[in-house]
Order: sequence, then structure tokens, then C-alpha cells
Amino acid sequence: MKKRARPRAKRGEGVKLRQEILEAADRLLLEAGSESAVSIQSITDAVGCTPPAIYLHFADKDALMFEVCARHFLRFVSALEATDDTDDPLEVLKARGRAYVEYGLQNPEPYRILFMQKPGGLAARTMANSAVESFAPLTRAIAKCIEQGLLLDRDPFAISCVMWASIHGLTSLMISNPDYPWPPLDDLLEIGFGVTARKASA
Amino acid sequence: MKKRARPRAKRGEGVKLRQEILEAADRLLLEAGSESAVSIQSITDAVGCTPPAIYLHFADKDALMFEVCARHFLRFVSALEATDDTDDPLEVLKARGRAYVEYGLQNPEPYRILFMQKPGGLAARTMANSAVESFAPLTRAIAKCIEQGLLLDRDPFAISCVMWASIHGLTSLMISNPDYPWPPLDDLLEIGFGVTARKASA
DNA sequence: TGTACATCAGTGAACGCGCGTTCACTGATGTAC
DNA sequence: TGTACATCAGTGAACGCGCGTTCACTGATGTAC
Repeated sequence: MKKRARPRAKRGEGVKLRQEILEAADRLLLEAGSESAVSIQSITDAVGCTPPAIYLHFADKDALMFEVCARHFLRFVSALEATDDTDDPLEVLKARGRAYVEYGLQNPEPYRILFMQKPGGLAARTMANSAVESFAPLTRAIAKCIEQGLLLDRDPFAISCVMWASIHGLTSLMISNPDYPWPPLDDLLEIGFGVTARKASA
Repeated sequence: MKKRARPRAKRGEGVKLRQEILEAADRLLLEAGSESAVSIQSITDAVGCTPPAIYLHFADKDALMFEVCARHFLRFVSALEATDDTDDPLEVLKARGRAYVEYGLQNPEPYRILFMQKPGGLAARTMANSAVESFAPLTRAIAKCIEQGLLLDRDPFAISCVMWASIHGLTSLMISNPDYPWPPLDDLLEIGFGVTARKASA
């Protein structure tokens, strides 16, 4: 099967190929399952150009994959923020938790790359600047919960870490071990959040 | 630097090399940081034999690494069980949680390979047979807590999943993001377990 | 209006490297007769 | 007690493959004069 050649871009439109490369890399990342399983060759095959064309738009493979991940991180943060449609701070927490897990299960490969890689990997570098501030809304919602007596009175940032850990733990374990006999997600979320939420009413 | 040749084993002692290969692979796995970063060459260099000697003792690289991981899984389970020195079921849970996180932080690479890989990876295959039964003691301790009114009355297995997720979440996030401004581990564990534990007294 | 030149957006072919694995062989040691 | 043979525990050299990347080149398009 001969690969179809892509028509050469007109002057000033070279950036179009850049976009196509990013989108193809993104798609292949989802299909292939891991960063290292996406080769320069497979990307250029999908796009219809030749390998050297990559280096017209990206310094190296690392820079390309970094940008793919950064895009996913933005989408991920957007998916979380799209849930903030209530004033009840506890509902905000629950909605975020649910949105988080659902995003992870629906986008397992991006999630893995963002949050399940080794230190110094793409995720760490992608998140280094933005992670702490990205979780600031979470910390604020927790602070509100504490004010309203819905959560026990501890350092809101520490609580946010524990919540993040719980939700991330569920997400990553379900991604890594899909064959484990998981109870329904609803039950798990309810146990996790139910326990946390009604605690302070004691 | 010439690699020192290893003296050939005597008759009937060929299995010694097998042990040395396993130990070298284990060591290199810790140093190198990932399964794919440990090459057959690096193992044979460390042991002092030649690459084909590997295939006298293992079918292929996968089989070798699988055995390395299985050994770690056994050690991991032992580390958890070593904590069961109390009759208080809540203390059992706490001690296991702490032992779990500490094992992960002290053995990040084995932990990553066991619990942070993709489905179908070594971990999934290693755990497929033994994971559910390995967590049976946890489920029993939870059931006892419920009997004694220390935890809310839900499906013990589901609760064990949530607890596993919380603890795994902490462990894996701290491994993946060592530079994140984590609060002290003690605080995190106390928040996680404190919230869960005192809930039922409401 | 023509033409020399610069620039853009790529291509074609190759390079070097490291990898897991295989093939044919070797030398020491045990065993049967 | 000697000797032919089988087996064990490896070695040395090479193979094929896929990878990221580079080098020299090409053709179309714009621009200066």
C-alpha cells in the first residue's frame, strides 16, 4: 500500500503541517498506547510527509511529544473546570472528582502520560509550572467546605493532596488493572466522598 | 575497561548463573529506572557472562523481567504482612497503609513496575493470580472494623478498593512528582485514615 | 516587463546506534563398557 | 584402567530490525531592481 503524498503547503502556510503533525501524534498516542510506541515514522506516515519534515517544525521528538502532552493537560484542566456549575462547595468537589475519573477512563493514554510517568518525564515538566495553580480551585472549594463545617478542619492544601491522591488512585488503578473485579464506579466514589463529606457532621 | 569474565560454573551448578542474572537484573532495574532501560547487554556485563547465556536460563527477556517482578511482588506482600502485629483491626489498616506507602517510596522502581504500568504489562500478569487473594487480609480487617462500628457499613471489598486507591494514589503521585510541595506524609496519612476511621462514630 | 536572487516547504537517501536473539562452536566433566 | 561418548555450561560472532536524526538537494513562489 503506497502512502499518499500530502500536497506541499503554500508559502506562509507551513504551520499547517505543524498542526497536522501534532494531531497525528495525538491520535497515534491514543492508539499505540505509549509515548515510545509512537515513532517519527508512524507520524509522518499518518500525515503523508517525510521524517525530516518533522524537524522543520520541532527541535526533536521530545519537543513534539511535550507539546502533545501540554495540549492534553489543557484539555484535562478544562474538563475539570467545566463542572463548576454550582455554589455548593461539596458538590464542586464531588463533580470534580467524578469528572477527573471519567476523563481518565475515557482518555487512558493521555492520562497515563500526564500522571503515571516517572519523575523528570513529560508530565513532570508539563505540570511543573501549572499544576499547583491548577489545583488552586480545588483548595478553595475545600476551604469553603471547612468554613461551612462540611469537612474537618485541617490544612486545605493537605486535604486537597489526599483527595487528589484518592481520585488519582482510583483512576490509575482502573486504567492499569481493567480486569480487576472493580465494584461500580458510583459505589467507589460514593464511599470515598461520602465518608469524607459527612465526617464533620459528627 | 575490560569486563571481567565470570568463571564457568561446575556441573550441576548452572542454576547459580540463573540466580546471578536475576539479582543483576533486579539491581539494574533499580538503578536504570525502567524495564526498557535494562538491556540484555547491561545484565550480562554486570554478571560477567555473554548474552546468549541468558537464553540458557530464560526463554526471553520478558520471562526474565517477569520473574524479577514476581520476586518483588512477593517481597512487597511480605512487607505488608510484617505489620500485622496487633488485634485492633483499625490499627491493622493504618499500619498496612503506612507500610504500603513507605515500601513504595523506598522502592520506587519496583513499585512503578508492579502498579503503574499499562494493562497487559508485567504487573497485570504478575498480579492476575495473586492480587485478589493478597488483599483478602485487608478485606477481613475492614469487615472487622465494620463489625466493631469503626467504619461505615458498606461492602468491605468496595471499601478495600477505595482504601487501596487512596494509598496507591499517594504513593504513586509522590513517586511521580517528587518536587510537588507535598505536606508531611504523616499529615496525609492521618487525614486519609482519620477521616475514614472516626466517621462511623457519628 | 523581464530576470536574477532569496526564501519557503519540503524530499530522498543514508547514517550510526542499540537492541533482542540465533547459530555454530568449544572445552570441561561425567558415565558406560 | 583406559577410552569413547554424552552432556553441561557456556562463548564469539553475527543478524536483522527499527529507531531518531542529518545531509545534500529540489522545486515552487515571492521580491528587488
